[in-house]
Amino acid sequence: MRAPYGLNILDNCQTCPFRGEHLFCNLGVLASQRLNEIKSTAVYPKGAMLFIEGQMPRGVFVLCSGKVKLSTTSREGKTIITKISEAGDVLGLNAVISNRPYEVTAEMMEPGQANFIPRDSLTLMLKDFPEAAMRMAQQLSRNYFTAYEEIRTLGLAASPSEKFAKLLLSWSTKTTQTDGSSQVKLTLTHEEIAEIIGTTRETVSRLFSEFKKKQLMHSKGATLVIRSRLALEKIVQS
Amino acid sequence: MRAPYGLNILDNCQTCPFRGEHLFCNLGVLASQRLNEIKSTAVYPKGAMLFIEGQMPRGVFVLCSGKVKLSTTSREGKTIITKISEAGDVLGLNAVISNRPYEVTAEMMEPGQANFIPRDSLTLMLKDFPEAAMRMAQQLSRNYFTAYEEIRTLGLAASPSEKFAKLLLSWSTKTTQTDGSSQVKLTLTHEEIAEIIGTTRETVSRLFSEFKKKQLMHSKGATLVIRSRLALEKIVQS
DNA sequence: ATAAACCAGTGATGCGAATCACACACCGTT
DNA sequence: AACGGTGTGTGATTCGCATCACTGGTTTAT
Repeated sequence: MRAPYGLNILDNCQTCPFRGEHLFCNLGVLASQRLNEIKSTAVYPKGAMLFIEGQMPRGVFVLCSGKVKLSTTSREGKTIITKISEAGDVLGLNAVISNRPYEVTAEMMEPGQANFIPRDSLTLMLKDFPEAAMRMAQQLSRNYFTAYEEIRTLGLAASPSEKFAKLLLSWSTKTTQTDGSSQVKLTLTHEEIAEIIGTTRETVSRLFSEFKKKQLMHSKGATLVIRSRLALEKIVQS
Repeated sequence: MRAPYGLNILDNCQTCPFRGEHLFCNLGVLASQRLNEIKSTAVYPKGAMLFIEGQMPRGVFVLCSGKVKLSTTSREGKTIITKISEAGDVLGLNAVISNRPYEVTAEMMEPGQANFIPRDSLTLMLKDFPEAAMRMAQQLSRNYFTAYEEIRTLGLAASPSEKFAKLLLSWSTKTTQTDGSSQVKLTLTHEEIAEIIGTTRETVSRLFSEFKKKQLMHSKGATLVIRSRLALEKIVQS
């Protein structure tokens, strides 16, 4: 049995599939060693909250396995999902660096494992290892771009259809077949999709019907087949 | 006559009103010196573009005086303004750090001055001065939070009224009087306000009428008086 | 001084999506 | 098998705001 990703990242960069791309990959020997000393690993059940919006930052989490839902909620209870994080992602970094409350809630969508690095240990480490600081700046700027994409989607994409098409496209990028179609395993409920694209559950339901009728996609069970990226791209205009 | 802010930031931290808060304040002597060597100052007329969305990053701009409009445009020409930058702000940092194209267009809204720091010089400097790198990470994370606020506003605030109220509040924070009211000089057109809150010019016009009728604010010429923050806060729900 | 641009206000109209209100399918429980 | 719980499909209705179409005011240009 293969060790989960996040562990590799910290324990052994040789087999880490994200080599160089992620925060703690390919650091010097000393830095890696230090990282191993300050991290602590834990397993979380489905539904566990790694941290909650508004809490003061305790540290960062490096996700090893499982998926994490990042969301914010308004006073009246409206919720938006800003991102679904996967193995290798670093969670809570912005809050730690600027020492402001976590800006989102991070909830495990399925059981999984994560490495925790306490705030103080991390800041000390960044002082001692400039290379790590630079790496972190790049991670931050990547986070920023993700957020920026979100802004474009919310601000520029007019209709729910457009945002839905955009979402489907973002899913299909990972697994494109030779004929332009692609399969995705759908792990989200309509409700959750609605919270991602900023609309209602009912509208998402109707979008599914509509897109199926237009032959843009079809689904059997949890498996979702996206017919043609091209057709979807025509719908997206932002 | 007083020197404009941004110049102080670089030339003389003693008189800089943003001491410690901004990217290049309170660095060591050597770092400040280096900064002075690699920066170059220029004056820009109204309407000048510091950089344009999609261009590869040439460097960062530190704004000395004047206001800068940051915006993105979709393929069909819909535009959103993501931020109005003022003296002391650092523009283009994210693009430079991650070496991706500028994600926004930066346009001078009024004549002003800015210091330019080329990409290469900056990255070299960050290698040589770890303190500067850390400072920059914090700036990046501040940028991130700004972007995040934007997401909350766009995603959670339902109606244009709500977003408009939120905008007014953000303006009034700067200049609050004893009685809870505050004066702001309005430098934006209705069209531009519409592009900030993601609605149409006409709707903004109507919002002005509505808010005036409800005694939330009134305006004479370019001077805008916000009656009561409290009343506005009741409208805002996110 | 007189266009030519640009900006602001306001009515009439129509569409899209939120809302409300069900019915139904699918799960693991007891 | 009968049961709540949770997710899904779909109609009918309402309402907000984008859109279109003007008018009048204000600034800039030549």
